[in-house]
Amino acid sequence: MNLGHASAACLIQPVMPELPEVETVANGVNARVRGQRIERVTLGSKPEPLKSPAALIEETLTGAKIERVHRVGKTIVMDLRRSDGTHAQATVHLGMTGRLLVSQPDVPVPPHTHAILHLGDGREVRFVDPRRFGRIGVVAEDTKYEGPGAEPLTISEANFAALFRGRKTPIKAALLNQALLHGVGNIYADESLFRAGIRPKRHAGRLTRAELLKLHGSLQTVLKQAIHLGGSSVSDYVDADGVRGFFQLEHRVYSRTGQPCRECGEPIQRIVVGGRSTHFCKKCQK
DNA sequence: AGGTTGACCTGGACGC
DNA sequence: TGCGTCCAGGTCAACC
Repeated sequence: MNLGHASAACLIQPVMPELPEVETVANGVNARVRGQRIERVTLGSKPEPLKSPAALIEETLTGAKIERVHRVGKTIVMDLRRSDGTHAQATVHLGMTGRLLVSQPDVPVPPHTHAILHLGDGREVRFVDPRRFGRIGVVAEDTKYEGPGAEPLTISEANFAALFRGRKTPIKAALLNQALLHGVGNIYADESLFRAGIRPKRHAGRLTRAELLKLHGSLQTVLKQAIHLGGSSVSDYVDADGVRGFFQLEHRVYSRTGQPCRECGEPIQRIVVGGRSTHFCKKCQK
């Protein structure tokens, strides 16, 4: 594998950042920029994917010190300390194709770069997003970004089960609903349902207690496994021009339409649930 | 109000 | 070769 000539095409390779990928990115950026001061901010000229007014973003970030970078749901959060001593936060959502790169200034700026944070030591944090589904914003002074829903990695079994009580929507759609759980996307929804043996179209409110507990466990297991393995590739994706793939989860069902189930050999089915492609094994999932 | 659908956006895959 | 079409999906707005 040749890392020395990571091309722009490689950079744009679709990766679908969900919770584990976002956590990996946040940890990697944190390790590299924590403690740095943002000297200035460059935002692109076109209508950029901003969640807050450009002027507010510039004003909030300029001169601020990055105290910590972490993840909330699928959002990367930068804890900032401003020069006047107040606290603020920047939020970066990667959308579908977003990247947050820490680069030396002499590395060519990739296409579709929408924001650059110029750090005190000369390096740059670059927000790159070809498909423009990502968003960058700031959180009002002294309020903490908490995201829309519950944190899937730490939610208790009881609270998890309570999320779906009385819901008529398919369990797959409920898992994707960020107001309930934030951070679960299409891949991990399919993979956790497979591991729990539950069909994606089952009504969320009709799942048995035992099934919900199994789903709780399988979701946390698959997310933690992905984070664990993703962590090992941190050094690859933020380096200068380099963007290699994240850890590729060994998918059991996702994107395996027609291929034999790894458990029973039955061909994996593809259907559409909640407007999203959905993959499952009709023999292993009831 | 819960649930569902489609728009947004662009690169890549695929078919002819 | 090149063009057209479709697909991917997180989130939000609009609608039922």
